[in-house]
Amino acid sequence: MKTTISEVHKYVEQEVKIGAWIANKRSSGKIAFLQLRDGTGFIQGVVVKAEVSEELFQAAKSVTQESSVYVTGVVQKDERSPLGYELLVKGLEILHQAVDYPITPKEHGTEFLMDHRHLWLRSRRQHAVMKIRNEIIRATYEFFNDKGFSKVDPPILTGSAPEGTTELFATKYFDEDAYLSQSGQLYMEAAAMALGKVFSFGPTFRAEKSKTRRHLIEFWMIEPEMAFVEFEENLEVQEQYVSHIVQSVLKNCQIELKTLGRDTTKLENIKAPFPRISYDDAIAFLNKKGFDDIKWGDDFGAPHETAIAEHYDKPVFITKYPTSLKPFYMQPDHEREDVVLCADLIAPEGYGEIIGGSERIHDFDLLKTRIEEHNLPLDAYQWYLDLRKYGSVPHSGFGLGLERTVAWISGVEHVRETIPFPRLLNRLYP
RNA sequence: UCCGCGGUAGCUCAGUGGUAGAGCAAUCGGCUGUUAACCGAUCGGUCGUAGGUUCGAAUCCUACCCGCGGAGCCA
Repeated sequence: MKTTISEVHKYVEQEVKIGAWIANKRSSGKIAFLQLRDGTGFIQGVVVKAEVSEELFQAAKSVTQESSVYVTGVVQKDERSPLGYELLVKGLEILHQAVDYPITPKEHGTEFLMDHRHLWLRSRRQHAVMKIRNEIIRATYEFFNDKGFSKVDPPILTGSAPEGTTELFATKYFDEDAYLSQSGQLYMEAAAMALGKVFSFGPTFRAEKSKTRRHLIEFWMIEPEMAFVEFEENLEVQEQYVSHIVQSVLKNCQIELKTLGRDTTKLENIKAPFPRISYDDAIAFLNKKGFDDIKWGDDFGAPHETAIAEHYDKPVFITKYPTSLKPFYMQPDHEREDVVLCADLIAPEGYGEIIGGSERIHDFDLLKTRIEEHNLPLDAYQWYLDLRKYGSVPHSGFGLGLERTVAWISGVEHVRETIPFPRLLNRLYP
């Protein structure tokens, strides 16, 4: 019976055939252990010299790391295995013998691993992170589909820049200038006026010279946008959504979390509701904690964010930032003009901001004024202003950065391990 | 862009002016339960690049390139 490693539990004491690669190998004179991987998981194959032909035992001893094989064997329960099962090998067909695989089961530096990213992905740890990324994406579609959202795909090539051009990648669109999208939000607002509740999932590009463990040049965002949804309701969707993806990973990625050594007790209580702290209170909190380098009107730096997040054991919303710190489209607070109805969601354990969201301005005159105040070209925003001319409604949305979320839930240090082929400052290969 | 650290064998590193080193990997041999297996042997070098100081430079000086960590900005 041909099967996969993830399915072997169905075939205990039966003979199965699996297409696999040799992740590692240990052998002695009379027994050999093959660490097999097939993409669905890892299992150990045991080759006992006394029970197989001389040819098979020699093949098992000489097969090299990352060679591809068809292996047949009997599935056996074994408590020594992390998976709970082992394969007692009866046959081994070497499809391709690998020569000098560069990533050995030893320590390697970041540069070497990044240069071999196409091979590094095969490692147990990277495999686990990619499976968790996949689970978060799956749970995202599940959550929004269940809540009546439609997936809508905004363009990646855009004309005039939504929020200034310095951090945008410029390209040519035949004879015109074009830019790679750094957010689909404005288009999603248009889509929300057509479909009510929508979400997007796609790549975004920022030409920032950022070089920290939380930054990628190309990263993936989930951007929901909801008509007739106001500020506080927006936060409720966010906390339910984040709770759902954390609980889904806990439920469906036990082996992966164990492989990564993730402390899952820190994830188990990630359930809505999440705490909220206003920008005003956050500044006061920081000043009381001894930060004298920040005052009302300043944006938070990484150490400030971390200090606030450390005060809670769940993600925390920082709400109602000063208007001057935020983009032109955010709705001012109804009681006071100097703050907007926005919130950033800060992940625990120092992983930083994973969501930025707000209620959007729905008044035509105010939005037009804001575009002018920000010295943005009115003609480029004509279509966006149209949304406030024909049945304008209160609406809100947010953007979740996938890689930061994967890093937090997986417990990996750097976002470069959370995307298959990271684009970083000075890295466009492989 | 700024601050700090680094670049020596395929990999991870030691080597502060006098013959280029270790562990791992690879190759050969040994070993019946290994988990980065272990034991023995063999193989392995443009010391980031260019220039300079010196009888002599991996080591000291200058410039440049590349990487890592952090900051700013952001998701």
